[in-house]
Amino acid sequence: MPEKKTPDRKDQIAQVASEHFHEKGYMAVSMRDLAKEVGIEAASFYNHYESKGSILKEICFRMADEFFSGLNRALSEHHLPAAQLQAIIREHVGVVLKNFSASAVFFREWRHLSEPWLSQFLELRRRYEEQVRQVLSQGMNQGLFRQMDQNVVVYTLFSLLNGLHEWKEVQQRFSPQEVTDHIAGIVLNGIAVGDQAKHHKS
Amino acid sequence: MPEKKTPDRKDQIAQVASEHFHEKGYMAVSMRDLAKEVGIEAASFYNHYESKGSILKEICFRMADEFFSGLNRALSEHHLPAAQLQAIIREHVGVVLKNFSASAVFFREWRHLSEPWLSQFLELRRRYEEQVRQVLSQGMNQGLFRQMDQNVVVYTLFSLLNGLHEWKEVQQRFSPQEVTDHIAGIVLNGIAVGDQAKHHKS
DNA sequence: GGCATAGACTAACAATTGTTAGCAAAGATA
DNA sequence: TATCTTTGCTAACAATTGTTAGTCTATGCC
Repeated sequence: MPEKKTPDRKDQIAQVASEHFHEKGYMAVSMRDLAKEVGIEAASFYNHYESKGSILKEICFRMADEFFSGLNRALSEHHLPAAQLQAIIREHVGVVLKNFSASAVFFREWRHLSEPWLSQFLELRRRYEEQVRQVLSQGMNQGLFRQMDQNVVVYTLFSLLNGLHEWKEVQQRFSPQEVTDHIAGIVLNGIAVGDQAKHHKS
Repeated sequence: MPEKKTPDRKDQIAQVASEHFHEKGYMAVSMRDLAKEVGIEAASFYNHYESKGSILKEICFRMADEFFSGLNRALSEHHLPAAQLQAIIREHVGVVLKNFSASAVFFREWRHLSEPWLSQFLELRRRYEEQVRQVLSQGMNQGLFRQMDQNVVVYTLFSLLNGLHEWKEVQQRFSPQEVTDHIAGIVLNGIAVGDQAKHHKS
Protein backbone atom coordinates (compact mmCIF):
# COMPACT_ATOMS: atom_id res chain seq x y z
CA MET A 1 0.00 0.00 0.00
CA PRO A 2 1.84 3.09 -1.19
CA GLU A 3 0.81 5.63 1.40
CA LYS A 4 1.48 8.62 -0.81
CA LYS A 5 2.11 9.21 -4.41
CA THR A 6 5.72 8.68 -5.38
CA PRO A 7 6.79 11.66 -7.51
CA ASP A 8 9.49 9.61 -9.10
CA ARG A 9 11.12 6.87 -7.14
CA LYS A 10 14.21 6.80 -9.28
CA ASP A 11 14.85 10.49 -8.76
CA GLN A 12 14.04 10.23 -5.09
CA ILE A 13 16.59 7.45 -4.71
CA ALA A 14 19.23 9.48 -6.52
CA GLN A 15 18.48 12.42 -4.27
CA VAL A 16 18.68 10.44 -1.04
CA ALA A 17 21.76 8.59 -2.24
CA SER A 18 23.48 11.86 -3.10
CA GLU A 19 22.99 13.17 0.41
CA HIS A 20 24.19 10.00 2.07
CA PHE A 21 27.14 9.45 -0.25
CA HIS A 22 28.05 13.05 0.40
CA GLU A 23 27.96 12.73 4.17
CA LYS A 24 29.35 9.24 4.74
CA GLY A 25 31.08 8.38 1.50
CA TYR A 26 29.91 5.87 -1.09
CA MET A 27 31.55 2.83 0.47
CA ALA A 28 30.23 3.59 3.95
CA VAL A 29 26.60 3.65 2.85
CA SER A 30 24.89 0.29 2.48
CA MET A 31 21.85 -0.45 0.40
CA ARG A 32 19.98 -1.09 3.64
CA ASP A 33 20.96 2.35 4.93
CA LEU A 34 19.51 3.92 1.83
CA ALA A 35 16.46 1.69 1.99
CA LYS A 36 15.62 2.83 5.50
CA GLU A 37 15.80 6.45 4.43
CA VAL A 38 13.75 6.00 1.28
CA GLY A 39 11.19 3.90 3.08
CA ILE A 40 11.49 0.68 1.12
CA GLU A 41 13.40 -2.56 1.47
CA ALA A 42 16.90 -2.94 0.09
CA ALA A 43 15.85 -5.48 -2.50
CA SER A 44 13.35 -3.05 -3.97
CA PHE A 45 16.12 -0.85 -5.30
CA TYR A 46 16.67 -3.38 -8.03
CA ASN A 47 13.37 -2.46 -9.60
CA HIS A 48 14.88 0.96 -10.36
CA TYR A 49 18.64 0.47 -10.59
CA GLU A 50 20.56 -2.57 -11.60
CA SER A 51 23.19 -2.21 -8.88
CA LYS A 52 24.53 0.04 -6.18
CA GLY A 53 27.22 1.14 -8.59
CA SER A 54 24.67 2.25 -11.14
CA ILE A 55 23.21 4.71 -8.63
CA LEU A 56 26.64 6.29 -8.30
CA LYS A 57 27.01 6.23 -12.06
CA GLU A 58 23.69 8.01 -12.48
CA ILE A 59 24.68 10.74 -10.01
CA CYS A 60 28.13 11.30 -11.47
CA PHE A 61 27.08 11.41 -15.11
CA ARG A 62 24.03 13.50 -14.44
CA MET A 63 26.33 16.06 -12.83
CA ALA A 64 28.76 15.81 -15.71
CA ASP A 65 25.88 16.71 -17.99
CA GLU A 66 25.07 19.71 -15.86
CA PHE A 67 28.63 20.96 -15.88
CA PHE A 68 28.94 20.54 -19.64
CA SER A 69 25.65 22.31 -20.25
CA GLY A 70 26.95 25.25 -18.23
CA LEU A 71 30.25 25.20 -20.05
CA ASN A 72 28.60 25.20 -23.47
CA ARG A 73 26.24 27.97 -22.47
CA ALA A 74 29.16 30.07 -21.29
CA LEU A 75 31.12 29.50 -24.48
CA SER A 76 28.24 30.17 -26.85
CA GLU A 77 27.01 33.31 -25.13
CA HIS A 78 30.37 35.04 -24.89
CA HIS A 79 33.29 35.35 -27.22
CA LEU A 80 36.00 37.36 -25.52
CA PRO A 81 38.20 35.06 -23.42
CA ALA A 82 37.85 37.13 -20.26
CA ALA A 83 34.08 37.16 -20.56
CA GLN A 84 34.04 33.48 -21.40
CA LEU A 85 36.15 32.64 -18.39
CA GLN A 86 33.94 34.62 -16.09
CA ALA A 87 30.85 32.97 -17.56
CA ILE A 88 32.41 29.54 -17.12
CA ILE A 89 33.01 30.29 -13.48
CA ARG A 90 29.51 31.62 -13.00
CA GLU A 91 27.94 28.56 -14.58
CA HIS A 92 30.13 26.20 -12.62
CA VAL A 93 29.39 27.88 -9.31
CA GLY A 94 25.71 27.87 -10.17
CA VAL A 95 25.72 24.14 -10.81
CA VAL A 96 27.57 23.37 -7.59
CA LEU A 97 25.34 25.51 -5.43
CA LYS A 98 22.19 24.18 -7.02
CA ASN A 99 23.23 20.53 -6.54
CA PHE A 100 25.33 20.65 -3.45
CA SER A 101 25.33 17.00 -2.39
CA ALA A 102 25.42 15.58 -5.87
CA SER A 103 28.33 17.77 -6.87
CA ALA A 104 30.22 16.71 -3.77
CA VAL A 105 29.69 13.11 -4.83
CA PHE A 106 30.82 14.03 -8.31
CA PHE A 107 34.07 15.48 -7.02
CA ARG A 108 34.82 13.07 -4.23
CA GLU A 109 33.32 9.65 -4.97
CA TRP A 110 33.96 9.18 -8.67
CA ARG A 111 36.87 6.85 -7.98
CA HIS A 112 34.42 4.15 -6.92
CA LEU A 113 32.90 3.99 -10.36
CA SER A 114 33.48 0.64 -12.00
CA GLU A 115 34.72 0.20 -15.52
CA PRO A 116 33.94 1.17 -18.15
CA TRP A 117 32.31 4.13 -16.42
CA LEU A 118 35.44 5.16 -14.63
CA SER A 119 37.40 5.60 -17.84
CA GLN A 120 34.51 7.38 -19.47
CA PHE A 121 34.19 9.71 -16.51
CA LEU A 122 37.87 10.59 -16.51
CA GLU A 123 37.68 11.29 -20.21
CA LEU A 124 34.83 13.73 -19.64
CA ARG A 125 36.79 15.48 -16.94
CA ARG A 126 39.76 15.72 -19.23
CA ARG A 127 37.62 17.26 -21.96
CA TYR A 128 36.14 19.82 -19.60
CA GLU A 129 39.57 20.82 -18.39
CA GLU A 130 40.82 20.96 -21.96
CA GLN A 131 38.10 23.37 -23.02
CA VAL A 132 38.92 25.72 -20.17
CA ARG A 133 42.56 25.49 -21.12
CA GLN A 134 41.70 26.55 -24.64
CA VAL A 135 40.02 29.68 -23.39
CA LEU A 136 43.17 30.50 -21.46
CA SER A 137 45.24 29.76 -24.52
CA GLN A 138 43.18 32.08 -26.70
CA GLY A 139 43.39 34.82 -24.12
CA MET A 140 47.15 34.54 -24.05
CA ASN A 141 47.47 34.44 -27.83
CA GLN A 142 45.33 37.54 -28.14
CA GLY A 143 47.49 39.29 -25.58
CA LEU A 144 44.60 39.63 -23.14
CA PHE A 145 46.12 37.34 -20.52
CA ARG A 146 49.67 37.30 -19.33
CA GLN A 147 51.85 34.47 -20.55
CA MET A 148 52.08 31.97 -17.77
CA ASP A 149 52.01 28.27 -17.17
CA GLN A 150 48.54 27.11 -18.06
CA ASN A 151 48.70 24.17 -15.71
CA VAL A 152 49.22 26.51 -12.81
CA VAL A 153 46.27 28.66 -13.75
CA VAL A 154 44.09 25.62 -14.25
CA TYR A 155 45.20 24.25 -10.90
CA THR A 156 44.27 27.48 -9.22
CA LEU A 157 40.92 27.74 -10.90
CA PHE A 158 39.86 24.17 -10.30
CA SER A 159 41.07 24.14 -6.73
CA LEU A 160 38.81 27.06 -6.00
CA LEU A 161 35.90 25.63 -7.94
CA ASN A 162 36.20 22.03 -6.83
CA GLY A 163 36.81 22.95 -3.22
CA LEU A 164 33.56 24.83 -3.11
CA HIS A 165 31.50 21.91 -1.93
CA GLU A 166 33.59 21.56 1.22
CA TRP A 167 32.46 24.89 2.56
CA LYS A 168 28.89 24.79 3.69
CA GLU A 169 29.23 28.22 5.32
CA VAL A 170 30.18 29.82 2.07
CA GLN A 171 27.08 28.43 0.46
CA GLN A 172 24.90 29.72 3.25
CA ARG A 173 26.32 33.18 3.62
CA PHE A 174 27.07 34.26 0.09
CA SER A 175 25.04 34.42 -3.06
CA PRO A 176 26.16 32.60 -6.18
CA GLN A 177 26.96 35.98 -7.68
CA GLU A 178 29.23 36.92 -4.78
CA VAL A 179 31.07 33.62 -4.94
CA THR A 180 31.46 33.96 -8.69
CA ASP A 181 32.79 37.49 -8.38
CA HIS A 182 35.25 36.42 -5.75
CA ILE A 183 36.69 33.51 -7.70
CA ALA A 184 36.65 35.37 -11.00
CA GLY A 185 38.33 38.31 -9.31
CA ILE A 186 41.15 36.18 -8.00
CA VAL A 187 41.76 34.31 -11.21
CA LEU A 188 41.44 37.33 -13.50
CA ASN A 189 43.57 39.47 -11.21
CA GLY A 190 46.11 36.75 -11.30
CA ILE A 191 46.25 36.41 -15.04
CA ALA A 192 44.96 39.59 -16.64
CA VAL A 193 47.26 42.09 -18.28
CA GLY A 194 47.17 45.45 -16.58
CA ASP A 195 44.32 46.44 -14.30
CA GLN A 196 41.29 46.40 -16.51
CA ALA A 197 40.02 43.23 -14.97
CA LYS A 198 39.95 44.66 -11.48
CA HIS A 199 36.48 45.37 -10.35
CA HIS A 200 36.70 45.08 -6.61
CA LYS A 201 37.40 47.82 -4.15
CA SER A 202 38.02 48.12 -0.46
CA MET B 1 61.24 -16.95 9.69
CA PRO B 2 61.57 -13.22 9.11
CA GLU B 3 63.38 -13.12 5.80
CA LYS B 4 64.72 -9.63 6.27
CA LYS B 5 65.02 -7.19 9.08
CA THR B 6 61.93 -5.11 9.64
CA PRO B 7 62.99 -1.48 9.93
CA ASP B 8 59.91 -0.70 11.92
CA ARG B 9 56.79 -2.66 11.22
CA LYS B 10 54.49 -0.08 12.72
CA ASP B 11 55.85 2.69 10.51
CA GLN B 12 55.87 0.44 7.50
CA ILE B 13 52.21 -0.36 8.05
CA ALA B 14 51.36 3.32 8.36
CA GLN B 15 53.23 4.01 5.16
CA VAL B 16 51.56 1.25 3.16
CA ALA B 17 48.18 2.12 4.62
CA SER B 18 48.62 5.77 3.67
CA GLU B 19 49.23 4.88 0.06
CA HIS B 20 46.31 2.51 -0.15
CA PHE B 21 43.87 4.73 1.73
CA HIS B 22 44.95 7.50 -0.60
CA GLU B 23 44.33 5.55 -3.77
CA LYS B 24 41.23 3.53 -2.91
CA GLY B 25 39.78 5.30 0.09
CA TYR B 26 39.77 4.04 3.67
CA MET B 27 36.55 2.06 3.41
CA ALA B 28 37.56 0.34 0.17
CA VAL B 29 40.77 -1.09 1.64
CA SER B 30 40.46 -4.24 3.70
CA MET B 31 42.87 -5.47 6.30
CA ARG B 32 43.63 -8.39 3.99
CA ASP B 33 44.50 -5.98 1.18
CA LEU B 34 46.97 -4.23 3.43
CA ALA B 35 48.28 -7.54 4.71
CA LYS B 36 49.11 -8.74 1.23
CA GLU B 37 51.07 -5.58 0.54
CA VAL B 38 52.95 -5.60 3.81
CA GLY B 39 53.70 -9.29 3.53
CA ILE B 40 51.99 -10.53 6.68
CA GLU B 41 48.61 -11.99 7.52
CA ALA B 42 45.67 -9.76 8.39
CA ALA B 43 45.53 -10.98 11.96
CA SER B 44 49.11 -9.92 12.56
CA PHE B 45 48.19 -6.27 12.35
CA TYR B 46 46.73 -6.56 15.79
CA ASN B 47 50.18 -6.96 17.27
CA HIS B 48 50.89 -3.39 16.18
CA TYR B 49 47.56 -1.62 16.06
CA GLU B 50 44.45 -2.32 18.05
CA SER B 51 42.10 -1.87 15.12
CA LYS B 52 41.81 -0.74 11.53
CA GLY B 53 40.50 2.57 12.79
CA SER B 54 43.58 3.13 14.90
CA ILE B 55 45.76 2.99 11.79
CA LEU B 56 43.72 5.79 10.31
CA LYS B 57 43.90 7.64 13.61
CA GLU B 58 47.67 7.34 13.64
CA ILE B 59 47.98 8.72 10.10
CA CYS B 60 45.61 11.62 10.66
CA PHE B 61 47.05 12.75 13.97
CA ARG B 62 50.63 12.33 12.86
CA MET B 63 49.85 14.66 9.98
CA ALA B 64 48.08 17.07 12.29
CA ASP B 65 51.29 17.21 14.31
CA GLU B 66 53.27 17.96 11.18
CA PHE B 67 50.97 20.76 10.16
CA PHE B 68 51.01 22.31 13.61
CA SER B 69 54.78 22.12 13.80
CA GLY B 70 54.97 24.00 10.55
CA LEU B 71 52.46 26.55 11.72
CA ASN B 72 54.32 27.21 14.96
CA ARG B 73 57.62 27.49 13.14
CA ALA B 74 56.13 30.04 10.77
CA LEU B 75 54.64 32.10 13.56
CA SER B 76 57.73 32.09 15.75
CA GLU B 77 60.19 32.94 12.99
CA HIS B 78 58.27 35.87 11.55
CA HIS B 79 56.31 38.69 13.04
CA LEU B 80 54.88 40.81 10.27
CA PRO B 81 51.54 39.40 9.15
CA ALA B 82 52.48 39.29 5.48
CA ALA B 83 55.69 37.42 6.23
CA GLN B 84 53.89 35.13 8.65
CA LEU B 85 51.26 34.30 6.07
CA GLN B 86 53.84 33.52 3.47
CA ALA B 87 55.74 31.35 5.91
CA ILE B 88 52.56 29.52 6.87
CA ILE B 89 51.94 28.75 3.23
CA ARG B 90 55.51 27.62 2.69
CA GLU B 91 55.43 25.30 5.68
CA HIS B 92 52.07 23.89 4.71
CA VAL B 93 53.12 23.23 1.14
CA GLY B 94 56.29 21.62 2.40
CA VAL B 95 54.40 19.24 4.65
CA VAL B 96 51.98 18.24 1.90
CA LEU B 97 54.68 17.61 -0.67
CA LYS B 98 56.81 15.68 1.76
CA ASN B 99 53.94 13.39 2.83
CA PHE B 100 51.82 13.24 -0.23
CA SER B 101 49.74 10.14 0.48
CA ALA B 102 49.37 10.73 4.17
CA SER B 103 48.27 14.30 3.68
CA ALA B 104 45.70 13.18 1.13
CA VAL B 105 44.35 10.77 3.76
CA PHE B 106 44.39 13.60 6.27
CA PHE B 107 42.28 15.81 4.02
CA ARG B 108 39.98 13.23 2.53
CA GLU B 109 39.50 10.31 4.92
CA TRP B 110 39.23 11.96 8.30
CA ARG B 111 35.46 11.55 8.32
CA HIS B 112 35.90 7.83 8.93
CA LEU B 113 37.57 8.44 12.27
CA SER B 114 35.51 7.08 15.14
CA GLU B 115 34.73 8.98 18.27
CA PRO B 116 36.29 10.45 20.28
CA TRP B 117 38.98 10.92 17.66
CA LEU B 118 36.69 12.54 15.16
CA SER B 119 35.73 15.34 17.54
CA GLN B 120 39.31 15.80 18.59
CA PHE B 121 40.41 15.97 14.98
CA LEU B 122 37.82 18.56 14.07
CA GLU B 123 38.87 20.61 17.06
CA LEU B 124 42.47 20.59 15.86
CA ARG B 125 41.39 21.68 12.40
CA ARG B 126 39.36 24.48 13.92
CA ARG B 127 42.34 25.67 15.94
CA TYR B 128 44.62 25.64 12.90
CA GLU B 129 42.12 27.64 10.92
CA GLU B 130 41.64 30.01 13.82
CA GLN B 131 45.36 30.77 14.05
CA VAL B 132 45.51 31.62 10.37
CA ARG B 133 42.47 33.80 10.82
CA GLN B 134 44.25 35.69 13.57
CA VAL B 135 47.14 36.49 11.29
CA LEU B 136 44.67 37.87 8.78
CA SER B 137 42.98 39.82 11.52
CA GLN B 138 46.24 41.39 12.67
CA GLY B 139 47.14 42.30 9.13
CA MET B 140 43.85 44.06 8.68
CA ASN B 141 44.06 45.87 12.00
CA GLN B 142 47.55 47.08 11.16
CA GLY B 143 46.31 48.35 7.83
CA LEU B 144 48.53 45.96 5.92
CA PHE B 145 45.69 43.94 4.44
CA ARG B 146 42.55 45.27 2.92
CA GLN B 147 39.41 44.96 5.00
CA MET B 148 37.47 42.04 3.63
CA ASP B 149 35.51 39.07 4.78
CA GLN B 150 37.92 36.79 6.58
CA ASN B 151 35.89 33.71 5.78
CA VAL B 152 36.29 34.37 2.11
CA VAL B 153 40.04 34.77 2.38
CA VAL B 154 40.32 31.65 4.50
CA TYR B 155 38.18 29.75 2.01
CA THR B 156 40.44 30.82 -0.81
CA LEU B 157 43.61 29.98 1.01
CA PHE B 158 42.53 26.58 2.23
CA SER B 159 41.00 25.62 -1.08
CA LEU B 160 44.34 26.19 -2.72
CA LEU B 161 46.27 24.46 0.04
CA ASN B 162 43.94 21.55 0.61
CA GLY B 163 43.43 20.92 -3.06
CA LEU B 164 47.13 20.49 -3.55
CA HIS B 165 47.13 16.75 -3.00
CA GLU B 166 44.76 16.23 -5.92
CA TRP B 167 47.31 17.41 -8.45
CA LYS B 168 50.07 14.93 -8.89
CA GLU B 169 51.40 16.83 -11.91
CA VAL B 170 51.91 19.94 -9.88
CA GLN B 171 53.99 18.01 -7.42
CA GLN B 172 56.09 16.52 -10.17
CA ARG B 173 56.69 19.61 -12.24
CA PHE B 174 57.15 22.36 -9.70
CA SER B 175 59.37 22.81 -6.72
CA PRO B 176 57.89 23.50 -3.30
CA GLN B 177 59.22 27.03 -3.60
CA GLU B 178 57.42 27.61 -6.89
CA VAL B 179 54.15 26.29 -5.52
CA THR B 180 54.54 28.43 -2.44
CA ASP B 181 55.26 31.53 -4.47
CA HIS B 182 52.28 30.88 -6.66
CA ILE B 183 49.79 30.45 -3.84
CA ALA B 184 51.26 33.24 -1.74
CA GLY B 185 51.17 35.48 -4.80
CA ILE B 186 47.51 34.86 -5.38
CA VAL B 187 46.46 35.30 -1.79
CA LEU B 188 48.63 38.34 -1.11
CA ASN B 189 47.64 39.96 -4.38
CA GLY B 190 44.07 39.37 -3.39
CA ILE B 191 44.30 40.90 0.02
CA ALA B 192 47.25 43.26 0.14
CA VAL B 193 46.79 47.02 0.22
CA GLY B 194 48.17 48.78 -2.83
CA ASP B 195 50.77 47.15 -4.98
CA GLN B 196 53.67 46.53 -2.66
CA ALA B 197 52.90 42.84 -2.48
CA LYS B 198 52.98 42.41 -6.21
CA HIS B 199 56.09 40.76 -7.36
CA HIS B 200 55.16 39.61 -10.81
CA LYS B 201 55.09 41.61 -13.96
CA SER B 202 54.11 41.05 -17.56
C1' DG C 1 -13.96 -8.56 -16.29
C1' DG C 2 -9.25 -10.25 -17.69
C1' DC C 3 -4.57 -9.45 -17.86
C1' DA C 4 0.01 -7.54 -17.98
C1' DT C 5 3.20 -4.68 -15.81
C1' DA C 6 5.44 -2.15 -12.09
C1' DG C 7 6.95 -2.10 -7.76
C1' DA C 8 6.89 -3.61 -3.37
C1' DC C 9 7.81 -7.56 -0.10
C1' DT C 10 10.28 -11.81 2.45
C1' DA C 11 13.87 -14.97 2.58
C1' DA C 12 17.93 -16.39 1.52
C1' DC C 13 22.61 -16.65 -0.83
C1' DA C 14 27.67 -16.43 -1.02
C1' DA C 15 31.28 -13.47 -0.21
C1' DT C 16 33.76 -10.40 2.49
C1' DT C 17 34.39 -7.79 6.54
C1' DG C 18 37.04 -6.68 11.12
C1' DT C 19 38.39 -9.16 14.78
C1' DT C 20 39.63 -12.87 18.33
C1' DA C 21 41.65 -17.19 20.25
C1' DG C 22 45.22 -20.14 20.52
C1' DC C 23 49.61 -21.49 19.25
C1' DA C 24 54.58 -21.42 17.65
C1' DA C 25 59.06 -19.58 16.92
C1' DA C 26 62.64 -16.04 17.49
C1' DG C 27 65.12 -12.65 20.33
C1' DA C 28 66.03 -10.45 24.51
C1' DT C 29 66.91 -10.66 29.41
C1' DA C 30 68.20 -12.93 33.61
C1' DT D 1 69.92 -22.40 30.49
C1' DA D 2 65.39 -20.75 31.66
C1' DT D 3 61.89 -17.32 30.92
C1' DC D 4 59.36 -13.53 28.98
C1' DT D 5 58.05 -10.68 25.22
C1' DT D 6 57.42 -9.85 20.58
C1' DT D 7 55.59 -11.03 16.38
C1' DG D 8 54.04 -13.98 13.32
C1' DC D 9 50.73 -17.87 11.96
C1' DT D 10 46.11 -20.71 11.20
C1' DA D 11 41.40 -21.15 11.98
C1' DA D 12 37.41 -19.47 12.98
C1' DC D 13 33.71 -16.14 14.49
C1' DA D 14 29.62 -13.17 13.88
C1' DA D 15 28.10 -9.48 11.33
C1' DT D 16 27.30 -7.16 7.24
C1' DT D 17 27.60 -6.75 2.39
C1' DG D 18 25.37 -6.59 -2.52
C1' DT D 19 22.37 -9.29 -4.84
C1' DT D 20 18.85 -12.88 -6.52
C1' DA D 21 14.60 -15.66 -6.52
C1' DG D 22 10.07 -15.95 -5.87
C1' DT D 23 5.76 -13.97 -4.51
C1' DC D 24 2.06 -10.74 -3.76
C1' DT D 25 -0.71 -6.67 -4.97
C1' DA D 26 -2.14 -2.53 -6.85
C1' DT D 27 -2.77 0.04 -11.17
C1' DG D 28 -3.67 0.86 -16.03
C1' DC D 29 -5.19 -0.99 -20.45
C1' DC D 30 -8.04 -4.08 -23.71
